[in-house]
Amino acid sequence: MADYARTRQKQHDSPRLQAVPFLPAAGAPLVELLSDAHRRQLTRLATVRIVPARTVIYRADCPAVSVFIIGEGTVKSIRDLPSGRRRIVAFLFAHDLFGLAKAGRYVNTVQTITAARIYALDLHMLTKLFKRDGELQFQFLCKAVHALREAQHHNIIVGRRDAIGRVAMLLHLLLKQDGATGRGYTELQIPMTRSDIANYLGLSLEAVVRACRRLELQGIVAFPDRHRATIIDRRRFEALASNV
Amino acid sequence: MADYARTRQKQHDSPRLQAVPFLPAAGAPLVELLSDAHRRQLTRLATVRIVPARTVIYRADCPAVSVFIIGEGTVKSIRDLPSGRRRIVAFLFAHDLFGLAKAGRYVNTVQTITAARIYALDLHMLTKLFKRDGELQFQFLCKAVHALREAQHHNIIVGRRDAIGRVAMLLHLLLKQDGATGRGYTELQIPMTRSDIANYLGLSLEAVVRACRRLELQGIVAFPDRHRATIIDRRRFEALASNV
DNA sequence: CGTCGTATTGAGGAGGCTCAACTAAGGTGG
DNA sequence: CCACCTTAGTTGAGCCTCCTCAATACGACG
Repeated sequence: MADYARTRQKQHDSPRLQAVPFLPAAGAPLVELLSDAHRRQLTRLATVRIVPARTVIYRADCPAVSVFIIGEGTVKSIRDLPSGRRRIVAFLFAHDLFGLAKAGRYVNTVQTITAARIYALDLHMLTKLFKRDGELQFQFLCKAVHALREAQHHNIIVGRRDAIGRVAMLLHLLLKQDGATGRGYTELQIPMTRSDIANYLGLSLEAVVRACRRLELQGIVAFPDRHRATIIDRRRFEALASNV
Repeated sequence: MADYARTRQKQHDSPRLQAVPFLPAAGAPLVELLSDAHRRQLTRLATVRIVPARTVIYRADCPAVSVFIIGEGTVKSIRDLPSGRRRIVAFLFAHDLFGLAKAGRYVNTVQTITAARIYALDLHMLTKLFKRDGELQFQFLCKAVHALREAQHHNIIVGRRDAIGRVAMLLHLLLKQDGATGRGYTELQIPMTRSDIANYLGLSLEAVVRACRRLELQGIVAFPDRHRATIIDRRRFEALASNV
């Protein structure tokens, strides 16, 4: 019992990376990529930042000095467009990786949605470590490929024409993130605003609101407040979220 | 001169990987990631496949045994949806990488658009090599991250509401791939069908056709035949393709 | 208790999708 | 070499959904 608690504590205090790896893992689809030794190693070269909601971690086009791993919290990766509009390229959660630069500069702007604990890893030290430790680098490669698959899935979502289906798919995403099932119903947190959701799904704010409304009227999902949802009819919800 | 020809020949016969790396490279944004030594090494464990157009390289959910690098040609990565529709997740060109598996299985179906020369790298041998050669693995990490950025850019494209802008962005993509400028006009090849373009852009086939028509009527782009385009008014074209 | 950012609801209009008919091109067999 | 067939592309008409604009409600915070 004491051992268990200590392990939890350790995990809490050092970076983790989760992904579905290349090769099949026994049972669980999503696994922890980093070994205890790797976590200790990364902890040594990491700076921990505890930041409130709405904090900008970095801006697009700024010189990249660190790569980041989320310990806790939700952040958004934003691309500002020449027209003044902005698109949310990805929502990122605990054990996700971000800050992978292009030609020495960040490509997106990243901002926290909730309060967050973020590990900043010095880019130069990390790449040096990669050259020495192929095993560690391989885990980052797995995570990058995982992120690529997520981006492709995002493409599928945005490719849908119906607003209600897109919103359902976003809720499905959040469900995978933290789904708490109790008494047959499944409850989930919606950390981001409706406006964020619209920017992520390629919809207008109003379209998102109306889609939520319809989900509620049809008895599929309930929204007790703006940042929570309850899946009422799981079967119809899955049908909406998976059938494209 | 002879030396130059020999180098060309060697490059022609061994796999290459192109991307914008993390760190800034002098001048060129897109660089060759693999050294001569790495190319020789990969050639040793590669099987070269010369395949005609419309060849399926692998199907989704099949056990993954190889990772692939395109030597020459264009291929498409397809996701089949439960509804029977299909979305093209990515177009891939020479020096691109594909076949990165998820839990031991391929996630998309990949099919050639043109005749192609493809290098198949045994997955197990490659991962073993990665553990030994951190430098080589780092180049694959760069390429994976590059692919992630491309996928995010695809998201931006699909997020646009107007058909004409989306088509312009696709042409811009093809332009980067092989743009031949002569006499002020820029000509480019369109290897894929209109239907492929529609599936990639999240439009209907008809919408793509009409967008091409309007580009032509407005004097921005000419389509001498279905697989070629000429940029007539570069300024307005860029405005369409970049301004979202 | 006012104020600002976020959310909600309504009315009107534009753009893309669907359906349908038709044309063009490429490939095959006689 | 040509007729035929199949696939890809083109064009038109009508419907449907989502976007835009505008007005209002909510909720957190000072």
